[in-house]
Amino acid sequence: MSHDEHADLRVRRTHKFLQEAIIDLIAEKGFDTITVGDIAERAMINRATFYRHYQDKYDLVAKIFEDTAKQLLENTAPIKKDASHFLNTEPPEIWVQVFQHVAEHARLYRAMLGRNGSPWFAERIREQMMMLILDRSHAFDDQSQFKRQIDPALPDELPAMQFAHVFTGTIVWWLESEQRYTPKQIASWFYRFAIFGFFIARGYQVALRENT
Amino acid sequence: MSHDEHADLRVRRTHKFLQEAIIDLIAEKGFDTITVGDIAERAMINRATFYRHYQDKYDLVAKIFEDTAKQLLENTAPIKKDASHFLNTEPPEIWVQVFQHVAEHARLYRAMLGRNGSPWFAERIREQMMMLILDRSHAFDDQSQFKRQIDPALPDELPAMQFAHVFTGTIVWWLESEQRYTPKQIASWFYRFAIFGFFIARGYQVALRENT
DNA sequence: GTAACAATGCAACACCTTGTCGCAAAGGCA
DNA sequence: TGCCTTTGCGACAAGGTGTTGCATTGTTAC
Repeated sequence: MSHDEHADLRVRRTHKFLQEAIIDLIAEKGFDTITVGDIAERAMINRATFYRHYQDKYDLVAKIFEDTAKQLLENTAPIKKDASHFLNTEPPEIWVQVFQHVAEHARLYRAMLGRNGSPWFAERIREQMMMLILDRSHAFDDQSQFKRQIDPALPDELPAMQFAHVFTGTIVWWLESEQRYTPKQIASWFYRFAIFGFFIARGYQVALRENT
Repeated sequence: MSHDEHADLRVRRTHKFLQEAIIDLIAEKGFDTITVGDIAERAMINRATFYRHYQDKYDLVAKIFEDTAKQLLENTAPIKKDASHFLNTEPPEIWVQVFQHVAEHARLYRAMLGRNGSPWFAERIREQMMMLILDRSHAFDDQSQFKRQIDPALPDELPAMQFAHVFTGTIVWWLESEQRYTPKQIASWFYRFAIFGFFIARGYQVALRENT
């Protein structure tokens, strides 16, 4: 599946039609009311042919996700080792690229993450996000000059998971809001909420600025 | 359905058995693989009887949620009009009560919000949460003495939605981690992340404390 | 306690979805 | 062009859905 480029033209066509069909249908009727027959009909592919390529509709969606995620990793900038950029008001470039990627695959993400979507899809995204965050936050801790009050009972995963939920939540809201904000705008709003919540949850000390 | 107390004893019993059965089954097999036959069998209720009370399994879960939510609203403390408590390190009492409520219905929430759950259930919870938050944050803005830089393009709903996602995300994590933490502990961790993220997203100015 | 009646059990139904065949036709590849 | 893979087609059993009529049970109200 992942080497579609070298596959038979007919196979590539079948995959493409089935993938487009299910994304359409999820958006229209919701993931769990879709039948394999629906997908085949919409894709104008015989139902038996569907089963020659995918186990079921879950498998189809999983394959779409893998392809898309791979594409994202190939197209985003490498992670900066330097952590000094963490607390800027402007989000690091990688986040803008991530939201750009989401915009390019808006139909997929809107379908799979929305009210009609499937929870394990969001779960997989969050898993990826958690790994990214945990890795980077440790780097930050090491070189940070800020005051931190460590809560030994607090598991590392919790703030990372909360961060990941803000991420998927922001995407859902963005894609379902009729008004269109730019990826950069959304990345900025996302980042402000998530990064400060994250660091404060991890014990970094802050003060609100009072009016003078 | 909502006046179960005054209903026929047999009806109350049927409702109870069906509700317990589906919660068990969601946790075991996942919401979308459950059949009405499964539920009826587990509840030791005839399948036809199921259809005399609920349209389908979605309807059943919706009713459970309504009952539970009503129960929560009846049992939690009224909202304080005073907003001064907002930025304490300790979460307001209402949040502890909310997490206590979640703990009491752990089986339901774990089943419906987890990997096997259904996305519109989480969605409904977030809707309730958003309303609560939007209402209270306006009160805070009015009496706050802190410096705020308003971004006119930022919709009110976004930070509220992000807050709500942290809420459901925290619950999921908590319930899937075998509940090793007390409601008060979780409420505190939740609150630190969500409330600061929220206010910073809304433009309140903040500074990290540097090491001296 | 008993009578009235509301709820349940049971069996059967038509219809739909799933996953899998074998065979024939069509289409890409070299 | 000819080989070989892929697709279309029709059919199949198995299982889920939602509904029905009738007999039986259990509850409530008197």
